[in-house]
Amino acid sequence: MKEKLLEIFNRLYERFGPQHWWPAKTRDEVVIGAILTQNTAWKNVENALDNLKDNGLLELKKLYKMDTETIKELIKPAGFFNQKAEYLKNISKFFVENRGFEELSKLDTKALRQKLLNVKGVGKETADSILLYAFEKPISVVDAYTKRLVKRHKLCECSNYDEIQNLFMENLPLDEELFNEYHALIVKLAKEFCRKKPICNGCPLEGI
DNA sequence: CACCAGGAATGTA
DNA sequence: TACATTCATGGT
Repeated sequence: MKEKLLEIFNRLYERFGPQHWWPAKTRDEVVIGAILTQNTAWKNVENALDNLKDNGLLELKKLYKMDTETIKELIKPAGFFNQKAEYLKNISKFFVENRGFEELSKLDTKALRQKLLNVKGVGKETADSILLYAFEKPISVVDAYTKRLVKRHKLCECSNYDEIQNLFMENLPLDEELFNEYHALIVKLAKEFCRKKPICNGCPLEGI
């Protein structure tokens, strides 16, 4: 299995090259984007992020102080704006009350993950995305594409989040850069190929 | 027109 | 524990 997961990674990396995720300048932007992209096309998230940036709100501290109604209007392009505005308030409050990234980085990954999960609006995938791309912790992010990949290539019988995450983390070196690229490459693969059919013309994973 | 996109919370059995 | 429903905009 170790060889299999590495072969998949190598093929994706050879085809697409490094993805340099997360597509954001600041860690605040990673966190905000992680909330906004929940079940939403990234293009729509970009529009919402631009709106926030134009109003100087692409910072957790600023969002913490801004009224929810204003946030709703600005993030509308990302959909689910009623709940996402509330979630952004929750996560920004969390970072302000915990003195930001520096202090939170002192916690071990497991404890930090649990604290993130306690924030209403942060589920497992969002928490792990923040841990990997904002805190640079070596952790596997499992999204719908990852589940589909595992199922199609029969990497294991499982379908729930924890089992698939363990599959990757127990069979790969715990390297932050590896998990960073692996998740980004799976998303890249999904966008380029295999959205509807298991086998697509030119798919880099043919034969695996 | 239907369907989906870098999910999570809530309710039901 | 395992599903079903709800949330909402914008592209295909």
